Amino acid sequence: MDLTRPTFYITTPIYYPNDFLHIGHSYTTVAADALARYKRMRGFDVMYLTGTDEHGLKIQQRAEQAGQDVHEFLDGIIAWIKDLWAKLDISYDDFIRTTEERHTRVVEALFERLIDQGDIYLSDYEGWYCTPCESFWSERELVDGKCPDCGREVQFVREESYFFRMSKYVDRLLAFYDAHPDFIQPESRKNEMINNFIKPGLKDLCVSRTSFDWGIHVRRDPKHVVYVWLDALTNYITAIGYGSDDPQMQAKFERYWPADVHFVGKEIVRFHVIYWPIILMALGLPLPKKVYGHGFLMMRDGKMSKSKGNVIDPKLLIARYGSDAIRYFLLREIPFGQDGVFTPESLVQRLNYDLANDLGNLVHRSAAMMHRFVGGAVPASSAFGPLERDLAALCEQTVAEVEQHMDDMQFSLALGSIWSLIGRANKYIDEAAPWALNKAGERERLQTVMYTIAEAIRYASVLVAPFLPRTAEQIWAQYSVEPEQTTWESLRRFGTGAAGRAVAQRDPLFPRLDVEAELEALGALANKGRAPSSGTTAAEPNQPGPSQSAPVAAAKPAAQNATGLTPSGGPPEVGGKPRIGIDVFDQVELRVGQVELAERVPGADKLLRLMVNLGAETRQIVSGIAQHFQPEALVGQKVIVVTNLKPVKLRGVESNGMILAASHEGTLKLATVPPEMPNGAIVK
RNA sequence: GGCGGCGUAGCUCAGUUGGUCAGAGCACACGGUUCAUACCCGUGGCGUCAGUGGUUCGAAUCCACUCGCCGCCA
Repeated sequence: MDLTRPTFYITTPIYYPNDFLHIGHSYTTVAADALARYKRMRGFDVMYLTGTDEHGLKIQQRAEQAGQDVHEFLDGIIAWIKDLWAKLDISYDDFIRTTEERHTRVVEALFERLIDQGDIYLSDYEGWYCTPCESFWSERELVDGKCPDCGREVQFVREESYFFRMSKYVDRLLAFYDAHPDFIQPESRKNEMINNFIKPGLKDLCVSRTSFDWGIHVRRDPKHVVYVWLDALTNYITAIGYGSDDPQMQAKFERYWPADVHFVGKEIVRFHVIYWPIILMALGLPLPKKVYGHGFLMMRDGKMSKSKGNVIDPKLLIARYGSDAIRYFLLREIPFGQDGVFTPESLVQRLNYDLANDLGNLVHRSAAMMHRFVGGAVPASSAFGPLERDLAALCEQTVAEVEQHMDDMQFSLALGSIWSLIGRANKYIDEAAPWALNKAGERERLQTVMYTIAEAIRYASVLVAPFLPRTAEQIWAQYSVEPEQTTWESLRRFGTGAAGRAVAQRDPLFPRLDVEAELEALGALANKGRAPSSGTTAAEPNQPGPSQSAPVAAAKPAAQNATGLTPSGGPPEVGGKPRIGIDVFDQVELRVGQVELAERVPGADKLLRLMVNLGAETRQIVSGIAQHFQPEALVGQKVIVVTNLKPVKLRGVESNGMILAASHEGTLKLATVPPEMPNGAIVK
């Protein structure tokens, strides 16, 4: 650690490793990573912490199911998680596991201290327990006296428990909110916290259990296991040396605490802005500066679940597209703080438009011109003209914008600013037209233009580095950018980049993807991975009260009607349309076809993609009949196809025709012809 | 049921304290260009800014109510 630099301590939730992580967890961790990398570039001594919350009944049971010792089970998952973070280029400085001695010993000690102080007291926990759900419910939460989740019988349980006297600190907590209006982000969460939990009277928190064994035992009363939050939240201080005997670790704690920001999913905001500050008050420690509750990453067709077949293993995505592409999508597509929806279409579009077309092509076309026009190296510039000054101003302005957005933790906006610059650079090339200068033999002007392009690319590469670390490195290597020209400070003045640097011609940074092929592949990717089916956060799912929702939650099933191609029924009712002459009808070409391939269009619940053999050709047709037919059942079927319809795109898939079907009161049957009719035969 | 929020172009959304605020990106149409990954650049249409009433010289922007949607809690 460098004592001369200001510190920046950032954390993710510690994830619950009862299963493999999914792309929702990756989202939090990638966001924290981008901020950590940015702060490092800005000269901060960054401490970026992530880790795992390894205690609790669920873990115990999962290990038993797997026939493994708990430690063995955990080590396997933790190795998988660390491998995921490595694949995503997560630059964490420490990874804490709550089963580590540096954590358990301190939690034991502070539990004792809090009892001695009177902040923790022994009492009885009473509630209703649903055995299958492993959930506790209060009297009011029950629905008709039954479990509100599953509707089954619940049992009244009374269990001796330790409680944390939260109520004692409420006034101080409210005063803290007042003094630190930015503590809770986004701000809308603050009202929810105050109105729902504090105003009605903050209840004391149950902090121990006797019903399971896998956890940190209370020293003076070992039948009790420290329950969830006191164990999980304190990772933020134990990891950096709180309560350590080692003077070096103590110094580390003094240096980094309080944390600058805790990134958390919105479902655990409450624990981080109410219980955690109060625990810290009880320990006499300063409070973190900010808690940022970000939104969920959702799937279009609902919550990720194996039964729905929409779970995507982040490692498979990374393997297919690269970590930078996934990082870019997550940070650009979803405004931090809001929910976002992951769809194969949006992923492929972001990668094609933003990465391949804009950034990738800028870097690629510029390198080609360096070779064609100026000998493969960045030339020296002479005086800038208006075009150059304009671009230079935007470059410098973009730096300021990105800094502002990063201060606000608005990653999508920061990337938006950077991409405006990239767009402007592409436009500059068109305006300055180096190829025309080359033809006209205007060497000096050509060199200035090529220098300016290289400098703009250097700006883009440095700005993009916190988000797309690999891409930045690749650009620097390709354009031979010296390390001192890749620093944030090197962006203060446009035109300080060195001339004479060799430029290599490389393959494009990002391949242009074939949309259809990718949608198909992404559909196939779903559910293939060993992705989890339940949420994992710093919360354990079996605590009293409503069970925790997963960071990946259900998107509202949007009303998605296929436009343009309705389930190929006839008119809404007989006589519902005006009469036409044979000449009008004759404009419609109908032919016999045979379905060769049928599959669902990923993300669309009504659409099937069909390949239909029409004799002379095989056509792709998208039809809104998925709710009536299993794809397999259609293969081989003879159908009647409208062959002269204009092509349309449905869910991004081109449909080149329409098949006929009859519908009546919710049922739908294909219009067909006997199998002996050859494909391509005219129907009239 | 309580508290809070939202409803702006086909889609996703920006729009500080009311007066070039009717915008951006994607999609769509047309045109240009050729250095480049059929890429890039330009131009264009589209919106009664959910509805109704009110305050005001003037409201997407303030107030009231209605409808619809969402979040947290119960």
